[in-house]
Amino acid sequence: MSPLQRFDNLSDDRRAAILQAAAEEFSLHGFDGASFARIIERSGLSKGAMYYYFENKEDLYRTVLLQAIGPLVTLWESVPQAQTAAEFWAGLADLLRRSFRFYEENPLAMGLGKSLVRLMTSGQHNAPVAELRAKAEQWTRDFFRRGRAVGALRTDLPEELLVPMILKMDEAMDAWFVEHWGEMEPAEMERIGGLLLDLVRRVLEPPRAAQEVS
Amino acid sequence: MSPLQRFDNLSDDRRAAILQAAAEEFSLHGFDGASFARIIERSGLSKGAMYYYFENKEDLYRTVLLQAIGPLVTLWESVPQAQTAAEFWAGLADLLRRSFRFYEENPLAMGLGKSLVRLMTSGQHNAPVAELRAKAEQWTRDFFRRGRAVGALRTDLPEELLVPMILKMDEAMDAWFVEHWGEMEPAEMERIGGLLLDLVRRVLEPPRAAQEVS
Amino acid sequence: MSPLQRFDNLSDDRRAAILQAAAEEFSLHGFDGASFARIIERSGLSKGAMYYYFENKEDLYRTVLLQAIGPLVTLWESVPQAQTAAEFWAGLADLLRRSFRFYEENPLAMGLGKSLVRLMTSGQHNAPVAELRAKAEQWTRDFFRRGRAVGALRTDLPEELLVPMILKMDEAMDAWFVEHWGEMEPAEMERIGGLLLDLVRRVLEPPRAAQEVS
Amino acid sequence: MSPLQRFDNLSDDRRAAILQAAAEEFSLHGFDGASFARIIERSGLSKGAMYYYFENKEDLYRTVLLQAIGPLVTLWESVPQAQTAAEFWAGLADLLRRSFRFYEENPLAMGLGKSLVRLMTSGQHNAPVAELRAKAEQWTRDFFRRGRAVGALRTDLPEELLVPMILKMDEAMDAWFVEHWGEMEPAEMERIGGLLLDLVRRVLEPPRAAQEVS
DNA sequence: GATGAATGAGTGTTCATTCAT
DNA sequence: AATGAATGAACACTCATTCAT
Repeated sequence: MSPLQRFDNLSDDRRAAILQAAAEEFSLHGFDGASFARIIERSGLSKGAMYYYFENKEDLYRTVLLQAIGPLVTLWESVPQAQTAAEFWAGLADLLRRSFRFYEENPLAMGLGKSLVRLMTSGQHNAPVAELRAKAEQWTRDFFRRGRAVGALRTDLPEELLVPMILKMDEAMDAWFVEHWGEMEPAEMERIGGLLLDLVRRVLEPPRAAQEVS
Repeated sequence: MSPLQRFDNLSDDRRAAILQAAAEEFSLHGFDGASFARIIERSGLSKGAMYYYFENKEDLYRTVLLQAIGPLVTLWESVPQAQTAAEFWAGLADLLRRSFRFYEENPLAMGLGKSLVRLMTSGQHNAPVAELRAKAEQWTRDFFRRGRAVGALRTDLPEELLVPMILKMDEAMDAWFVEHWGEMEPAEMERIGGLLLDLVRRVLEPPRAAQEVS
Repeated sequence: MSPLQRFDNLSDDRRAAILQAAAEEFSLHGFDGASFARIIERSGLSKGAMYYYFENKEDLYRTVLLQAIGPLVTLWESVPQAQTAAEFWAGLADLLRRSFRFYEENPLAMGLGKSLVRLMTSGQHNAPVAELRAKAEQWTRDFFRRGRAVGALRTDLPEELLVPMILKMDEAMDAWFVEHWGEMEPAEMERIGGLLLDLVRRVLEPPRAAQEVS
Repeated sequence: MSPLQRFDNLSDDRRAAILQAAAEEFSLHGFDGASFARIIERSGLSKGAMYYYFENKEDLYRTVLLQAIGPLVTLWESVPQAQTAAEFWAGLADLLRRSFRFYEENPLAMGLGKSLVRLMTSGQHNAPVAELRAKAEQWTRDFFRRGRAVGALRTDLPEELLVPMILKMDEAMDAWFVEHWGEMEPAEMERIGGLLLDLVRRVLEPPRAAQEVS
């Protein structure tokens, strides 16, 4: 039986404890900085047990990440195929709104997501997320292809530049939301959410508008 | 004599070796992940010698960072006070163009800059760049105040959200430039540089344009 | 499981080896001067193993100290409450006699005890024996209060002067005993023991006698 | 020219700076714990210079110690030869009184003295004070021989036991004086000084008195 | 299924001392 | 007479991982 299958057989309590401890540690220190020993201790498992359920630190990271990010991936994959630019933007707006809500309800997911972005952009060889990265890139490529097909996305800047930029912008937004969502009224949140979507749109849209403006 | 003064008295060869080794290590692994021992080894110095020139890992980081980023800081500080929105954007365009060029000519600086941003946004206490961060924030606040005074910047989104977003966008741009500048013709570079400035402008400008468009 | 519990589960051989090595090192060099690495090496454990059983150097010190001194503490705490000065001195005599015997049978304890006194009187902040010191001081204060209550102890010199002095005298006695107990006959030991108790008594008793003499 | 001779040729300023820095460091941390580098730094000399004036850390310690303790040694050596027990005790009283005063006026000397006692009683091989110890022991032996010759000192306890005990008692007294001399009136100081001398006397005198008392 | 004892290379940092200049 | 650059072993401590039971 593979470690991952074993993990599925764990009792809910234990699985939750592991997830919680790992998510906190990875969020706070990133993959490299996280201490496996500390996670093990906080999970309440024995060292041997942990290595029974996970091949190594990287395997734990991957598992926890998938567990936490999984619903989000599903979310993104559920975006309907747009037939017009308007539909595309409406879909994206919906997606972003639901993403924000997901982060609100799953605070651990956000820290993990940030740790992943940090890891992906760190340029290290042997980064322990190769296949995850591949999957993410594949999805993004598809998403962009669709957007371009319906004329929603600009084509004058390379995709390899725009995608990281959107991710980074998303990171900044998320970080800000995490910091401030406690102190804001729903209406204000809604307003800012709308503006942020608009920001993304300004970056990704063909540059007609900007030229008119300048 | 202070360690920093000692560093200035080093032979060019050695100083370059240290800078090179440190910049590579910090770029690749960030401050926390970097191994001082590895830097020492790669520099060709003995352990004791390194600690003769630098008080500790943090001191080395600060020194190397300032050495590499210093000219850039000067660049930013040299931006003239804008009296109109047009002047403001022209100044920023000039600034970005010269920043790109600086990174082109000082490849080590970019990795270090990224490590700094990572460190600043990591939320760690006692991050070893307190005063640098303070300076940067002060400069940014002043820059924004100016922009707002001449009506160039939007006021419907909080500064604490916009500033990190711009920094992150900048990070993405820089990373892309590092990856691709070898393979592009100057004209193409110039074109993309212009578009990127436009991107920043779209994000920071008052949202008139977007409303018309949507 | 806490490190201390782990230590209890060790095989007798290993526990003895650790105790022996640590006691020797701490006796010879004091807490600060002792080399944890040297203790580890002499114990025959790996570095990791030692840190599995003890949190750090200080924890090892505390553990070894308590292990070695513990019975002695019990001894002191078992002294019956005196109702008269005569009873007080008889109790103290008994205590000292049994202490000497304990040291005879536990040679390692003495060196450790001395290292503790050195540490306590070194005036360092954060000395790694805070709670032990607190306990010792509490006991001593109680002991003196009792002695004074039954009129056995002088009141013309402050307790903060007399207590360290007694401890230092005790140190000198112990050191001498360690050096010479091999070469002396029991009767002679007994005689000297009696004289030493008398010395303590002379220092602590109200000074009537001395005034008559001088 | 020997290092010691060189030291004598130093300017008063520098000699004082070295003495001050070294005395503070050795007082605070003892010989082993003291950092030669820290002393050098605080003295304002270069590393090379320090090693020009002193062979090594031990040599510095010996020199500083002699410099600071020297007057005290002279003091002890100036005690007149007693012809009767009464003269002996009077001399000792005078000696102690003047010693206290010396410590009052030379605060650095006390810390150094304590560091020496710590070192002497630490039982380390190769302790860097062999000849100083020899000298001290010689003087003490002579002093005791004299005391015994005039019938002032007890003979029922071995000298090797009594001498360390007196030294330790002295240590306790000194430590207490250091701590409290600021907050006491001269008359009270005098009273306690007298009692302390009496304490020493009770320990060293033939045990007639005690027997009468008990 | 699960434990926890054990490993040893690795971390950043301090040390007393040497020696070419 | 004096400098300060250089050394490398030693310091306490953490790490991810293995494996006999």
